[in-house]
Amino acid sequence: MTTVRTPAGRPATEEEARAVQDALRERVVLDEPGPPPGTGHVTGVDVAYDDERDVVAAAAVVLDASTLEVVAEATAVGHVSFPYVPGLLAFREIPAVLAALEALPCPPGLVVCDGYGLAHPRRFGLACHLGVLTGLPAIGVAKNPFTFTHADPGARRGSSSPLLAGTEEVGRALRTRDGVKPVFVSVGHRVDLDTACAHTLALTPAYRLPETTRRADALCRRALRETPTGQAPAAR
DNA sequence: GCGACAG
DNA sequence: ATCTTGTCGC
Repeated sequence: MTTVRTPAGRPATEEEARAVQDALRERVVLDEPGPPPGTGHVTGVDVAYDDERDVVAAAAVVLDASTLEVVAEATAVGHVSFPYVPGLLAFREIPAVLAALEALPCPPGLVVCDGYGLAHPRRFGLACHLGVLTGLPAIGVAKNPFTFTHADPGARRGSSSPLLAGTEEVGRALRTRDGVKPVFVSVGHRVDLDTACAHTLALTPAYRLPETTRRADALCRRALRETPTGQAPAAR
């Protein structure tokens, strides 16, 4: 019989992945307020895929939190390590994201993820997972409400309403532009919900989505385009 | 059992 | 996520 080795912490099945989430969930820190908005570094991370070529490209873009100017950026290219399964997104994104973060020449500060943190079936979404693995403060800002419910926030930028899992507030639907669909903010690690929303507003002076995710999205797409077929080491 | 479902 | 042109508007 053959023994297939999987890198440490890399589950091979959905069942294993859920078990990993249940174990790591206990390491999430929720009693810290988090870094004050407008200070230090804020880093956006995102991933782009080409399942046909089995290539995944991640990007990490560090911004100065007060000016939103780009301070540093890094990318990592690898192979798709897990299929997309609702609730298990982190296993598909994290290997490449970790590699990109490690390639940065400076501390990331607060990490802003494109997805959820506590707003997750087992309260352990991408932002929690990344936060626990790196020890960095992290939040999730998603474009869709996933399976959660929410009342429509007021029409003005800054309005919000609870994102609910039954009666439990797992995040917030936050309006970042007047009259535009809200984004869905949730806590990842070492940041409280009010601070997470304040950061999200500080990062959206002009568009619905945070500058961090906009920059990271553009960068990982470019990295994917510029990766020749048959060349994708890193992010193992 | 069936459908929904972050990216 | 990704497949995809033009088009309306500031």
